[in-house]
Amino acid sequence: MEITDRVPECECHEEHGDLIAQGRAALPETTELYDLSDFFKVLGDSTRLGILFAIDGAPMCVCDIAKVLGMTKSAVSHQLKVLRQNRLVKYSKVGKNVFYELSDDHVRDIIEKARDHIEE
Amino acid sequence: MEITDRVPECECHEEHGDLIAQGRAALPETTELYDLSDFFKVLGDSTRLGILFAIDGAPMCVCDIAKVLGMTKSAVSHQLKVLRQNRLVKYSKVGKNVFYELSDDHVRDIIEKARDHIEE
DNA sequence: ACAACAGTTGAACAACCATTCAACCATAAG
DNA sequence: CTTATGGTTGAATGGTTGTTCAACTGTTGT
Repeated sequence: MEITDRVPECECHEEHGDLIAQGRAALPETTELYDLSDFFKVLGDSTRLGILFAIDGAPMCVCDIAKVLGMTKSAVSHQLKVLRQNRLVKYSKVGKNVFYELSDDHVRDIIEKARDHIEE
Repeated sequence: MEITDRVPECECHEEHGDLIAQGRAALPETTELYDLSDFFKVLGDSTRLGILFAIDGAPMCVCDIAKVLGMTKSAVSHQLKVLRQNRLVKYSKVGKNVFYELSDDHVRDIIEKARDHIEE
């Protein structure tokens, strides 16, 4: 289903047909829009961002991440699952430990750019 | 209050003191972490992203945005308020209409970078 | 002054989400 | 085999959030 199929239509009368056509053309496909918002949604949580900052530089096991953030292993593990499912982190098992690291530099760039933006 | 003051401590025994210190050093200040996650939270909604794409290129009134997205004026206005409060859009009144536009190009860059990332 | 319309707002409701808790699996050591 | 530890998971819970609905403000035109 396309976004523009959703009910109900706006009831305004003034017509800016060309503007509306232009706006519609600028919209990405519905699935891409959802993928994009899902991606930002993952970054929109301080715990998950904290994890990404913590493991930036060196891989870390769940327990150490929990210590760094002052949270329980469980809470961290739940958020790591979200990061895993969205391919923002990758992991490797070493004995009883599981070490997590950033899956690529792309994410680092985006966070850094956003950080610049925040500081105005 | 700092994030690392939160209860409870992780109960693990293995010690990676240097790694933990390094991870802690990589963490931004708590307030910056929250500002950053708030920023991403704003982008983490398909309606708000849709609005940003729609008004990219040319300013648009609320009614036209609603038509483009197939939503009510009310729903759009609520989300425009969020975008306003986070300074992602600015507006100007012209008669009965209120035209919204992107407040700066920074946001456009971040969204574009994320879009590249999504497409792998 | 009045009616019509663009836009905003607050309350209400439902859907979603992060943390906690307890139970569980896997590996390592005694 | 048994125990201890690192990590995962599912259900429950409390908080957050997006949309709807109705009422409201402000501007335009008659």
